[in-house]
Amino acid sequence: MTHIPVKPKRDAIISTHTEEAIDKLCLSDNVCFALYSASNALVRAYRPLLEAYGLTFPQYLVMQTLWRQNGCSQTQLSVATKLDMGTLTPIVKRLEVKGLITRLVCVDDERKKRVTLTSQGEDIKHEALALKQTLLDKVQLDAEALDLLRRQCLALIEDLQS
Amino acid sequence: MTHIPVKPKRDAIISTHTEEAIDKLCLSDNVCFALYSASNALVRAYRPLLEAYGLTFPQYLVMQTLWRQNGCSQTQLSVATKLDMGTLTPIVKRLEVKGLITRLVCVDDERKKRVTLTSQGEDIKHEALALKQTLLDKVQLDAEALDLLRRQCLALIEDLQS
DNA sequence: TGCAAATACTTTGCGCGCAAACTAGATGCA
DNA sequence: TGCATCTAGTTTGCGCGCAAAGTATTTGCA
Repeated sequence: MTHIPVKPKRDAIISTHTEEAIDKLCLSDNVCFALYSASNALVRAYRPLLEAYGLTFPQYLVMQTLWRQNGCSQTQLSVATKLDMGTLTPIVKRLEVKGLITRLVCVDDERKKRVTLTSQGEDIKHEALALKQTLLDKVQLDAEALDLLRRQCLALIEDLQS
Repeated sequence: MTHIPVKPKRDAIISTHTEEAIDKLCLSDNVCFALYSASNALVRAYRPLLEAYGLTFPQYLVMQTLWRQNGCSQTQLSVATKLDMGTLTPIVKRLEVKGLITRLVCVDDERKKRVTLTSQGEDIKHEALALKQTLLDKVQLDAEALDLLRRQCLALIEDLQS
């Protein structure tokens, strides 16, 4: 049951894997892994930048949507951010607690919630949007490569959801 | 406090946003959003396929690493999957509960855990690896485009973590 | 008009992803 | 040898991401 090496000399078991072996071990030859990992890296890189505004990355996506079109319904936010309602509801609630938005029941259809920026939510718009460039400045890829990457991702989303 | 429209006719407030407006509303002109959203779509698309093996996508990444190099330490798994230890520990524990791996304290360094496939974990290797192709078959992008996408993601990860 | 079906949103449960704080064992060097 | 430092892994807390089930309102049509 227990693992017993013949010669228990230092690091005999695990560290026989050399640097190259660890490189080979990495899943970097895998598109899915690369994409998944890049997305994690992106959110991680945004974190310290968004911290100044008390936002998480998904919250930032919702704010970006509202900066484009204030007064959306939650369903519209869900479509725009490609996040489902079960994810969106608590995100929007947290933005309300932070005082960046308000949620009012829509008068003409009481099922709908109209999400509106507060003045505080409006105020951070330009500064917060500038963070996108701050982050992209760290990246070596040029505008064209980034645009290709963007379009490939959108194409992939399209293909995967069918 | 409450929102009162002048003429409360049907859908007067929200549905004035037309189809085009919703399209414009979408954040698809944003690389970061596209990447983030593609990663979510990927995990979503994998879910029903992996369900047959009782695996989640991150669990699948760990299994792929072990199929390449059985007997890794958790730190090596962490490097290979680019997931931090706090994320990895519970994932590996769940794989152990499912009976796909075992975790043994390493004899020559009792801080390390040697993660080893069970025969059941070995058994599903080829079938489970074939899922990658099943998923890629849904995608229109050709091998070359996918490889470019992969390399761009890896480059991005590199840039973002500095 | 009445009532089944659709729509908008909420809640619950579970598994990440990660920072931060913690435990325990190994290492290095004074 | 003694002890500070490092390293491997665990735990906690919080915010997603989403399926599934639930609530309330609106719609469509018999």
